[in-house]
Amino acid sequence: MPLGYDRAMTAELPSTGSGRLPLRERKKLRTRQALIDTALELFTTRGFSGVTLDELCDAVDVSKRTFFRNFAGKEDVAMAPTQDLWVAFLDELEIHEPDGRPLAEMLQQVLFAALERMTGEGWVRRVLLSRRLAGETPSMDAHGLHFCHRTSRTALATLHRRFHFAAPDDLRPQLALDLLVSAFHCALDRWTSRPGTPTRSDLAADLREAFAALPGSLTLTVDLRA
Amino acid sequence: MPLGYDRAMTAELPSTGSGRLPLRERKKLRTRQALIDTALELFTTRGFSGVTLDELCDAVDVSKRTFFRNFAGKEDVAMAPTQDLWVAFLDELEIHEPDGRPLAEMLQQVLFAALERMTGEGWVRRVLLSRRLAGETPSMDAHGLHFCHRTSRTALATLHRRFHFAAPDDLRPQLALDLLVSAFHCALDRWTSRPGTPTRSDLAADLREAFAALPGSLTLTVDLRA
DNA sequence: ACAGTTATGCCACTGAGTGGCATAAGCGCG
DNA sequence: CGCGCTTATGCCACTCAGTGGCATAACTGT
Repeated sequence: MPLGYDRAMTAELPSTGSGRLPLRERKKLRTRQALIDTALELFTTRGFSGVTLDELCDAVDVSKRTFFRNFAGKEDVAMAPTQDLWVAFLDELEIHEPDGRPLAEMLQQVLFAALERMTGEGWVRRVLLSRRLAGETPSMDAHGLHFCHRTSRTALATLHRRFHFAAPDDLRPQLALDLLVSAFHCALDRWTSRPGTPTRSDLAADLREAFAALPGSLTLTVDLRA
Repeated sequence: MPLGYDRAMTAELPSTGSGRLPLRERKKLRTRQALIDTALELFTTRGFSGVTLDELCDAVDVSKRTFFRNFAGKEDVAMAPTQDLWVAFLDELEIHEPDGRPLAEMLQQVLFAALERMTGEGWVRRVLLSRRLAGETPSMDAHGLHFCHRTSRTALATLHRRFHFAAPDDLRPQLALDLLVSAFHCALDRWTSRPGTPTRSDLAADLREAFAALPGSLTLTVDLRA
């Protein structure tokens, strides 16, 4: 039973009746959460490359071997908050009922629904720390980009499984997903650089704004500077 | 003077009168090119992780230290062909004259112009090898994604420097660039999985098709499967 | 030919990530 | 309650990517 658990979010776990899960699972989730929070804290104060995995594992009182059973790599632990959102997105996509509106709008709705699910008040803070770190850590940014890319591929498979498309090799569904991801990143960047401590509804507002800007991005015209 | 240069592309360098460059520069470019081609060959036959940098450097008869003066990392050397295209894209963007058509179309034109510049007949083969490797090597894919992302940021700065926008924080230029990149990747994926040995004009065709699909990606509607 | 610049080679080192195996913690069952 | 069964964890040794310092060799201009 590792130390450092005290501060390290016993608070977040009971989010939705975790009393159901067996003790072993709960412990696993606790270590995972402790690693995420300690990592975000250490990386934020001393920089991503200023903290070794050994130090992180020491701080959480866990062996490096255990770390790698929970995360794929050093970047992974710091990107976990955003990844949680996309996992929820995939989940929502499975159960969402279409209403005749364009696919792009449906995907936006699904993303909003996923955002609604991120209930813990700790999530907003974690995403903020995570994104600010990613802004100054190329390898983290690359890792996040790749994760989004893989997620959109998975989502594409879900779309093809659940919905009907005229042509199986139509590029438009894939492009619609990429557009969603692009707008999401634009919104996230803007949200992250807001002064003070932005809230979840701020993020929703930035998202709406980015989605609204999408159609214009194909028609916008420009002139040379005078 | 490293060995392995014989097969290793004295052919590509004189592409545009490299007689102008000083000897030292030519040698540097030769080593660089030799590293790229040998890397693509070794990675293709034995897999990305099946080849150590030491082996690669041995094959090209170069010290590991020299490798890292030419490339930022192991993934970098294998993604060089695609990166060359984007460097040309940025260059074309600097000199392109707008003609009143939408920004998105202009960017597509600029990308086509960059593609025209990839003259060496070796380029097509290299991109093909590189992309097929990226398809089965997550870390390469992540690296490529990140490079495109950074490039689009640079391009955004160029746009703001050269052209006039109503609002300085307008999201649409950024989104237009992301759309371009998404369509490019769609086209590249399709081109890469063509049977046989696809040509440069095949790639141009796939690009046109992907660009044409962009507008529809926002309006496409879907139904549940019967 | 000489002096200045710059790429290269060599060497030692840190730190990420992996595999194997013993141990202990949670779990189900009699 | 105590017993095996499953599974997470810890420990150890190892490979390999990537870095820094410093001496040397290779080009450059005069």
